[in-house]
Amino acid sequence: MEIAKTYNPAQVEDKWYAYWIKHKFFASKPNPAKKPYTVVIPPPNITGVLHMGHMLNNTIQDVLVRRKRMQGFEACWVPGTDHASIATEAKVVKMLKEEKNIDKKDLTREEFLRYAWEWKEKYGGIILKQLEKLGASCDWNRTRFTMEEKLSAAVIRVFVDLYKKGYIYRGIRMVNWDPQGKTALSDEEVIFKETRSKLYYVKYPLVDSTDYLVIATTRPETIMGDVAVCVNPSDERYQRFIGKEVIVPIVNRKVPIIADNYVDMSFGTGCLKITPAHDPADYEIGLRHQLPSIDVITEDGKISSQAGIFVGEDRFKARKLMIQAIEEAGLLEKIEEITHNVGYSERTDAVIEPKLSTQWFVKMKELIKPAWENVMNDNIRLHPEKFKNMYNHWMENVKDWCISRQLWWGQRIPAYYLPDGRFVVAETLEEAFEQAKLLPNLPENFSKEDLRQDEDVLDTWFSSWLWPISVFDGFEDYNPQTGKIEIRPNSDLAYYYPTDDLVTAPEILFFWVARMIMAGYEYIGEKPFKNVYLTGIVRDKLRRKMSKSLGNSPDPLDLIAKYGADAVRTGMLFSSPAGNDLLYDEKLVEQGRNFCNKIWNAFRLIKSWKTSEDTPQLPQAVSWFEAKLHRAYTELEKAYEEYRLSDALMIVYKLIWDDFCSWYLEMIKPEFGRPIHSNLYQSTIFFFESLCLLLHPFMPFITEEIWQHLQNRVEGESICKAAYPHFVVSPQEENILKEGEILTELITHIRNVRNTKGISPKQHLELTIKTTQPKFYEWYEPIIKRMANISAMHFSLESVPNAVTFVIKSDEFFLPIPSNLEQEREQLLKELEYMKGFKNSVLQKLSNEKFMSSAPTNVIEREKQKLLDAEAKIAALEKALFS
RNA sequence: GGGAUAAUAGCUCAGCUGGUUCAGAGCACCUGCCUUACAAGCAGGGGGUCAUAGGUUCGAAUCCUAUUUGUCCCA
Repeated sequence: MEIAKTYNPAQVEDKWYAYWIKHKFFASKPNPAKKPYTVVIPPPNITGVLHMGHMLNNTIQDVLVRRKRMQGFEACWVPGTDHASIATEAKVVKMLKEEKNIDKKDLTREEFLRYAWEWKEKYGGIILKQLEKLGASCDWNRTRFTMEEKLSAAVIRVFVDLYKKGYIYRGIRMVNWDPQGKTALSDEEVIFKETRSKLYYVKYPLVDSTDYLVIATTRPETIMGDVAVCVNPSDERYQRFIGKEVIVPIVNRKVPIIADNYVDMSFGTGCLKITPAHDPADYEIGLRHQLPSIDVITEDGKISSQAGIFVGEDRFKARKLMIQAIEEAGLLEKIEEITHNVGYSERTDAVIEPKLSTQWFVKMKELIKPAWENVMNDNIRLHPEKFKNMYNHWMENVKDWCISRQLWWGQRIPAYYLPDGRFVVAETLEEAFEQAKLLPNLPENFSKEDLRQDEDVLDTWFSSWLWPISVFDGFEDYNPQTGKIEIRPNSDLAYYYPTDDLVTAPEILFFWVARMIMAGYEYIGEKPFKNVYLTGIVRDKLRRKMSKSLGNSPDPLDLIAKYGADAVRTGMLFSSPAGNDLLYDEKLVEQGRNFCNKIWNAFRLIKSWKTSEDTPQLPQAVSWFEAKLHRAYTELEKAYEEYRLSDALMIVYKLIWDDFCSWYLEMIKPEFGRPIHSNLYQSTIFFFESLCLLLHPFMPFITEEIWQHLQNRVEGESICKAAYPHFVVSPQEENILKEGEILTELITHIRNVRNTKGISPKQHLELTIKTTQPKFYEWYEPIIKRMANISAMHFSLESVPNAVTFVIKSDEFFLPIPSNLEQEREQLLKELEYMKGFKNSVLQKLSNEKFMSSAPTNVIEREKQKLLDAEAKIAALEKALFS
């Protein structure tokens, strides 16, 4: 068989993915004979296309899932997407305008939703298709969507349930208003950015006086909504004004001067204008002092009719107009440049307008209790652990969750209003009507048609917080009496829940992770997952976040086309320990590709060998590599246990590249055209197969391709389902590994001598060894000869003159190379000096009474051993120098 | 402004509750090699006062305190 010199992933990847799907290797159903291993995907947004963050995140999930599947678990990775209310609605609105010249306001709710669903059908699945290219081993039959019928029913059910339990309430609150998306946002959807602004110092004249107060504000467009001026009660500058009145500029309203501790005396002039309708702090102050509130900004960010002036102007235009008016009135004292934090909408990037509105909220204080406790006590573990602090901090400062959104795309709030404004909450209109009928003072001929459903939809996170339960249809077993889910025996939920690992970004630790935990405990009384692996953010080399606008993000599909999915997967993982940002560089993917090529060529080499029965079997090489393999395996398992996936990959990488290719294969490689002993060949095939198994979770495609060709396989066999190895390191192997260290040190040393003396690796050399344990070297003689190109190995009790000399442990080695004797002696002297110094430092410790009495015995033993080793080496060096 | 977290080689990071020649890995770099598996490669090599200043200890990259700088969360 002719095998290509370089590995070609394109020819391999689609073929094997199709094979995996054809044989349903990733499909899972409850199997009592096996332990489940479950992962639910963080559902990507249907508006999204695959970006580097998804690549990292899904690679990690796939690594975890594939390994567990091979280890004999019933592995189930549930894929799906979320409906992303704001983002999708914005996208559909834009598409309608651009492609069909339709304005949303000209459509009915039903018409709009029809377009939105059409859009979803067309584009909503793209991202999942893309995951296939990456090799993701999801059970695609289980693909779910947060707005599909069953999942929506679950959302509505939960809303009604929480309302009945008293966790959901409707109220007027200051919310984060997105004037572009025309919707309220939760606190988590607001991003604060440092913004350069102007601080305007405006004079507010006192009533019946020529005196005035100066107030510093960044938002003069809200002056029309001012209802008071506030100072700190302990601010001596303003004591005498408290209780008096000032005139609000331009609108000429008389408002009181009040005192409140909230005011920061050092900011601006220490006088604060109070606009309860447009600032959260002002709102609180307004409540404390029973002030009215005047809403001067409309839901689309324009000045409202209540303002009296600049009505209909945009809020930023109004800011300019107001300042102009104030200046003309002679009331502007000065303007300062400042930098402060301004809130922006995560989705539309519009400046957030704090606004009073009627919204639905979830009370959090009670609901979070088990979610808080079970993370703090490690019942649910966060990796890395440092995120526990952040989690704790959030829980301590949790605020009620605003869940209504003024949008159409999403689950519509199941609250039904009577004509007089009273409302009932129920899963269906029929049930709502039944409830409403029981209310007193109903209108005459009250009918279903008199009920009007709330126009708003629910926050998308109010769907996705149910994800680990709803993907298994858990809410079908909800019992309205208890308000809990009663898990049916033999159901998917009974088998797969709680899931095992959740892999996600720290950015959504509160948005999503915390809330899933809350829902899990509220409805099942059990955590939704055991471990949370928090990935880093993918950034570019300059540490900038990957973003479309910067254009610094490569298209993952282009990368896969260029380098292969295996290369991209390992490239992402090489440098991304949990919780650390990944500084993406195409070099990493190149490294992955080079690794593929390395493996591929090892495969070519081995496949080129013929076997025979009368060539050396080289048990030295076989048992050495076996020991190496076993030790690497135990290290690998430890890395997995601790969720150190980058380390895990690096362990396999070094095992294959260094130990297997550079050492083992070179040890056993026959001369060109010569055969290899069939036993040695079989051992080698076994090793290579083990390496493929260990590597498969990281590089599924190339390992499948090679695994299929290492032995004869039949249709339906796959490395995906092959048993993952399990090894232990025996005490003999520990010993072999120690010997191996001496062996490799000797070989490296000889090569180094060649290098520094300019002697070609092709030139044979003779090696003389002065040692008390010739047996050791005799055993490894074939290896030493081959790896260091030694033609003959001698043992001697005498030093060899005119030779390059070096010492390893207590043995002396001589290579008959004419050399500068003085230089040689200097080299050895240096080493001797170093060893003497080292010995001294050890001696100092051992003669220190405090050390001897307080150090643990194993440490003292170690120091004693160090002393013995040093003394042996010093003796050998002295012999080499002075005998 | 409050809190968290970090600072180790040119870059990205390991280094567990102080104790082996413990200062490490990968990449990058330097030198020599187109040696019939692989130049996407082989062999060898040089890089660090572990942010700074104190302290605890027989012993500190590791623990404590302060400072500086960065990042994140919250306001």
